[in-house]
Amino acid sequence: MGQPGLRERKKQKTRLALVDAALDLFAEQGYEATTVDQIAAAVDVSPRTFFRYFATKEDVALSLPHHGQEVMIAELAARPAEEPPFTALTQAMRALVTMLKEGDLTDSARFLKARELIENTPALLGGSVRRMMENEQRLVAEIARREGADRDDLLAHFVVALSMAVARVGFEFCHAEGEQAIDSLTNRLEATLALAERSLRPGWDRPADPA
Amino acid sequence: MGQPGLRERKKQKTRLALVDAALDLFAEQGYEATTVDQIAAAVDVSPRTFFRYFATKEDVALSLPHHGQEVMIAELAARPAEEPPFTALTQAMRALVTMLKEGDLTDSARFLKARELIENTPALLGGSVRRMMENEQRLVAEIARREGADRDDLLAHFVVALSMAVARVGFEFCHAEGEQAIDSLTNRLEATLALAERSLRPGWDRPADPA
DNA sequence: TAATTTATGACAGACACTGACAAGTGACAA
DNA sequence: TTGTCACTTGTCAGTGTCTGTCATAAATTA
Repeated sequence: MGQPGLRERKKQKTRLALVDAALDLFAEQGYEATTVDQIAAAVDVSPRTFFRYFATKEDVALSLPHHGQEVMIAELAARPAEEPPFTALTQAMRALVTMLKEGDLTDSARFLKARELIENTPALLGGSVRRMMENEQRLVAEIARREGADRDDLLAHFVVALSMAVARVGFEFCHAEGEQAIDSLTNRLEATLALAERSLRPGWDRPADPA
Repeated sequence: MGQPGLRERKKQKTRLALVDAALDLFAEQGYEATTVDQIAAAVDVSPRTFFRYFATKEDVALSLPHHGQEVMIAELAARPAEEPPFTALTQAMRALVTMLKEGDLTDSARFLKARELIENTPALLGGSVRRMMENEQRLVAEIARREGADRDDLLAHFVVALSMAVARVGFEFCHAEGEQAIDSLTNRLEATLALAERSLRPGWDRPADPA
């Protein structure tokens, strides 16, 4: 339970170094303009090794937000079963920003840096949303399970798709630096959640009562 | 105002031939497994020429749905100004399927073929969604203009994001052949729209009355 | 028919990504 | 400590996407 071993530590170090170098280079010269050769050179590693850590150049840019989504899925699974679907999903979103707030400041800075980059790079935005949609399938499955519904239940699809829409708008980049950036993100997310709450009928995320 | 000229006609013909050949090959061997060399060879054209018609291999697969989105944007601009935003957006969606229903049967068949392909190919799904998001910016701008709001108005973003969520669920591929496919698509879209209507509070897509 | 656009093909090259093999490095037991 | 084993890395060769460039052929216009 102590150290993960030298080999493992080295790997984590290289991985993080690659992410940092990539994010820096992307910010400097843009995503498309930087080659993986450059990233590898910055970390003093062969290009081949880069692809042993990340399947694609896109992956290194999306790695942090992708981790965020994993957190959200785990969080959803931990929500109490009686909680309505939409509530459970929004609570999972909140858990993500809470984690950012409580975690290391450099970690959250990296996360926000990646988010800004993604938003300003069409190619990355596409990849990012594609991953969201892959996760969407998992979320739908989880919601359907919780509600005892079918995997292709229209309501489950709708609830999740709507939640993802909220997440997309709520996590859009806010121009602010340092700690304020996270507060700014929190504010925007809460404002969006409030807007959603105000727009939706109570109980909309559960099957209509045929009374 | 008569013929568009021989040169232009030839170009349209080549373009359509490329789309058809590509869609066929993709369906046969999968998207990634087919090379642009193969597509070019099938139309008896140099690979370089392929890239004069389509910027990327992805583009040839996305070309039809992309055209559909252009139609939707044009349709939105034509909606009456007093119509609430969400209504205008959903009407624009309906206009798209109406166009498919009334148009040439081979055209709609091609469209549905492309949609099925995209849904079953993660890489294409990513590209497809990226384009949707680019269009989303245009839709937000149009909605904001109609409502006399700011381009970064939260409500405008929310309305459009939510509409796109509905569109995504509503346009998901339905397994049916020939004319039934379009009816099946219509049914699913209408069911999703009804679900949305049922879930949202009346007047949600306009600023709250501070009464 | 001659002059001017415009589409195309042929070629070379950059870059993302992959498979295969050899060499270096940490893990672990004798 | 040493030797073996597993794992990580670098090198090299190759495929496929996509781009710039230039010469040729075809269509348009005069």
